[in-house]
Amino acid sequence: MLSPRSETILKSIVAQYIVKATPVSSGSITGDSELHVSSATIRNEMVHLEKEGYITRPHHSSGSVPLDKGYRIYVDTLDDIKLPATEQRMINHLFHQVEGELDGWLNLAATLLSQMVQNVALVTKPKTEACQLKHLEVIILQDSLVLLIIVFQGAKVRQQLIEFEGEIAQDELRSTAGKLNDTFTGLTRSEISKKTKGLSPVEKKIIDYLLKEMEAEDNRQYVESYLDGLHYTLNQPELAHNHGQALTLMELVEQRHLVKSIIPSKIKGQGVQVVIGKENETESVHDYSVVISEYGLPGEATGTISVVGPTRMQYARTIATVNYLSLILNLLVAKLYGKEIPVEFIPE
Amino acid sequence: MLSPRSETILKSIVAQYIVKATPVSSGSITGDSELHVSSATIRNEMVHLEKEGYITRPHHSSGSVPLDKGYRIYVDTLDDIKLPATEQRMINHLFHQVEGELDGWLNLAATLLSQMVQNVALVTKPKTEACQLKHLEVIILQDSLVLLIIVFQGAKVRQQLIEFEGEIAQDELRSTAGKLNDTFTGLTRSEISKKTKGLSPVEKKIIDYLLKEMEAEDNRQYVESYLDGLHYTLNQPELAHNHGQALTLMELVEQRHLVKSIIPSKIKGQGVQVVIGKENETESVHDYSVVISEYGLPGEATGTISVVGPTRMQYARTIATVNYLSLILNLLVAKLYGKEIPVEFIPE
DNA sequence: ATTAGCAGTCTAATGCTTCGATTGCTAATG
DNA sequence: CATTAGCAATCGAAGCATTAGACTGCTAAT
Repeated sequence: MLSPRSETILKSIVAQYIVKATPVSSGSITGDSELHVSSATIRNEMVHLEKEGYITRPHHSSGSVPLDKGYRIYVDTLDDIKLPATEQRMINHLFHQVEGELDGWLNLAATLLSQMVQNVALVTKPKTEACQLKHLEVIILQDSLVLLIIVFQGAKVRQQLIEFEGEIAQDELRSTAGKLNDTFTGLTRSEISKKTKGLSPVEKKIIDYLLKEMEAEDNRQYVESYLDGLHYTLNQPELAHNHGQALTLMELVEQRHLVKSIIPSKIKGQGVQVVIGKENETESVHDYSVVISEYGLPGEATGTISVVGPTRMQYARTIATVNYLSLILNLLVAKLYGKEIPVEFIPE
Repeated sequence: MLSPRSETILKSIVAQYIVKATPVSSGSITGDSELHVSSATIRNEMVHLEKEGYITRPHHSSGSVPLDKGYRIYVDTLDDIKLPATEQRMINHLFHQVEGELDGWLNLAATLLSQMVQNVALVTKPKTEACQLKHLEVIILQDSLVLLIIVFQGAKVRQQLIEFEGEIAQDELRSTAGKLNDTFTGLTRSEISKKTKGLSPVEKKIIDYLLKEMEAEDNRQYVESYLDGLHYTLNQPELAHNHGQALTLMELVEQRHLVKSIIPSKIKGQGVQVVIGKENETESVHDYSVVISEYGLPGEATGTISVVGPTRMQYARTIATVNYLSLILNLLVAKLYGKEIPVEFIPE
């Protein structure tokens, strides 16, 4: 529906606007591309692009600014670019330095990503469909206060204080823990709750806390996440000159709504997706674009890694970075869950 | 050095400026207080207050704005006010709902505090002089990958992935863990490192990781903290009209410098302290005031709870809130460390 | 010592003008 | 008939002047 030339011009407008953040004039397009036409011709095309809703004008006699529809074309026709090898190596190196801990990896991923693309980065922790108990441990802190430590499949550790009435013997607790481990290891919440008959009061109390934690774990919808780089996005001219918008973003973040708001209800398949402006389901992010990818073990334990920024963002670089980091996280999660890594997931 | 009347006027200026955030005119002071003097008299006093550095004027013919020195007088002569009983009850209720977990409590404290005083709240986790090992657990995740779980005194839990060369038997690990627990429970890092002779390679490897974690734990300077309420402070007129200042605050927060910047090198004794503007040691917080209190078990495990906001903040309410919440946290930490709670710490 | 009264000072708001950038349109061009 | 050169029209941004309003600073009276 868009002639090849119109499309070239549109892409040129978007590319320039992304860099300069000011309306793009017809004159500046002529020098730009391999098109050998005059600014007047560009102007003629521009009125067409405006009519069709790809671009708009801040006022009558000013240059053009891309609309969501224009960005969409730009993104869809973007060549897949790879992250430069030097940056890939830098990333690999940093991940090697952080020793075995999922928290550390995800934190690093968020910090690194936000720094590389100069926008907000959000990484959500991998989530399992129904978590399985891996191990359970009970430690006496004093008299009647004990610490319950729960380990789920995938090296997820939870802790919970339990207060008993009356003192508890260390020996009793140890044998209790042993028994519970033997009985329940490897099971999911529903499986455990079916086998609670015939337990002693102490065992019952512990299992109740366990079930409560497992329920919380199963129902947690992406709440555990790692976020960084707000100050980069607040530095973007869009927000620097619009305190209201900056504030909205802050509130989204601090009320933990961002996670729910930016993650599309259905992430389709593999690879990086881009959601532009009003394509977002939540109204408060209509001024932003989201570049997002799933990572982890499909069907088993998946998280998301994403970037949020003004619709005017460096899509090519952002997509490449999100993509590369999601591959790295694939490897790490696979290791955590003890799986072979399918070849197509390995970067390089 | 300040006549009683001057002081009354000064306090009146500060009180009004805190509410209205605009320069205070001589006329608006007259109606305000029990002083029965004309605006002209107020004006005469004002020139004196300005000469002495308590207040300033944005320009020649405008009202007065308090300086740090003025706020200092105001804060020092503030009557101790208590948090209303209804709010105390509300807080108690909320803390009762969060079940046994330090993380949850501290998070709640930060969120609640920021919401009540409409500024940034920062709570640092209690820190022990030298942490003691309480318990150690080793769990096989798969083949050669094991999860080391470390519990310190005070119910602090750490985890670490360890990769061995070649497979490890579950039985071997279990007996190893038992032995290590028997040998090292209750000891500090330096004590443990003295007793590492004669350990098997597997034990050695585990203890090495343990020591590394303990070192990290001991050297961690307040890095573990809970922060909330940035959007409240960004809403203050001071920052809303000064994007640069807002950005500085954001960067402080995201680069984790805030913690180091606002906590005075020496917190003197008990109770709430107020650090106003340029009294802060770090230059980047010279435009802010900090209301801070230590909590926990003095000499054993102490954290801090604080509020950061523009020098123009509601000191009375902020001090009362920080104070009350620090008392609550005292109780909770004491429980965690299994101590009797000295009577003076109990609120109400 | 206090105060009434008034001139002097400064900001914020408004309107006017100019400058420069860029388009929209028209008529010429190949 | 698509393209283009050329030029008038349009709009924002910046600068300047003017005005209204809010306070103060000062002086002289109480």
